[in-house]
Amino acid sequence: MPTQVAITHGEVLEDSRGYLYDAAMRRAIIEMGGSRSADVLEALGALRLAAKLIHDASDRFAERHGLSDSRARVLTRLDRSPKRRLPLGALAEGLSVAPRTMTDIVDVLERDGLVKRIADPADGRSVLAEITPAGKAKINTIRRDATARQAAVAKDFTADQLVELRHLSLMLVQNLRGR
Amino acid sequence: MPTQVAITHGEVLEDSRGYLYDAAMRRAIIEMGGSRSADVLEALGALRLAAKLIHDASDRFAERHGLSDSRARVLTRLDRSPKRRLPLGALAEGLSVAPRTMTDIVDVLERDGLVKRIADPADGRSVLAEITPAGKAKINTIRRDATARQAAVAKDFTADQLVELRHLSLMLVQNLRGR
DNA sequence: TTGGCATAGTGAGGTGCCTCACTATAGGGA
DNA sequence: TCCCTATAGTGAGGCACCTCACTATGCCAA
Repeated sequence: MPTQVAITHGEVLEDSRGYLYDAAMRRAIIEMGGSRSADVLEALGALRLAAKLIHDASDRFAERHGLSDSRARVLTRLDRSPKRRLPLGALAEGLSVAPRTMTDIVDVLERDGLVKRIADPADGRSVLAEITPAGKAKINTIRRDATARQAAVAKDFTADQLVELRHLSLMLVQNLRGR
Repeated sequence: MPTQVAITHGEVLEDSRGYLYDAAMRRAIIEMGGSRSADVLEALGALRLAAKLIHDASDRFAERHGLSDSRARVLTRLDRSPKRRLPLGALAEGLSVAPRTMTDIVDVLERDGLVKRIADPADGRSVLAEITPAGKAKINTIRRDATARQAAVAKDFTADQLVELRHLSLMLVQNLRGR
């Protein structure tokens, strides 16, 4: 799942007011009349690029421990859950992926001995993923380091900027989920 | 490539200062001492969620025209390029994906008759993807609508908010690319 | 009680994404 | 000229992601 790729393109520059922009992206966005559309596309493009780089970095980190970003997230959720086990459907919802995808992720985790599938005594349709001792050991080994790395990515952000980034992102989430 | 999934979870709420936050995400992030780390994780989580929903929506839209988000982006770049053709490597860099991935994407586009691989007369190693008339027709049919849809996602954003979102995203990009 | 619908998970099949290994061509020295 | 290294693309293999179809179970209403 790693990515190292090293895309050299996409120079990030500063405009006259001190705001960053991506030169290649701006060039790529045809100047459509109002430029309002262009501003939106630039912002969304920047957000998507940031998300991809975050994902790549997270995957590369997890891969050094024999995990992937998704598998690490599943283990984290299981380890934090009271009974150390959750139905696949709940895990899928928590990671915002389709149920079928969680089947694939748990397949790999189970093959690697990090989780075990068990029947749900309360619902015959449901399958619970239960974290194994090996899974617990693995996730505890990397958790602290993983958190520190994530936090370091935003080391030059003020508290207000973090709030603003979250707020603007969730405005988009609302627009995309609503309606 | 579509996604309709309809994740119902992840309620987006407003805090006392009017800033949005995701209740489930906040609950999921263990209160680590300083809470600075928690704030970062919340912001990054929100950004990644927004990016995923944007991608899903884009894919679902493209799928209605027999494309995917990635394939539409490749066609757009080819159609905008002066000679209507670009080497696979340049396309990969433009989309921030590994070269191998572009081979896969062009395979599908070529199978569908939307691009054609041609030898690069100037470099025997290079392979150019050239958009076909069918590819041009396809991308021109959806371009205007696609732009409008993307723009609508941020319809309640002020111009300043768009700039701020771009700026904060690119700060992350710099941190992730630098070093 | 039983039929009918909703829900949980998986098999089949396909794209997007990656790494690693390999081929082939380019290009700069010695 | 001849290597030696760098670059461009692809084959092989593998995970993450999806839709669609199907099974099995749960559940409600008649």
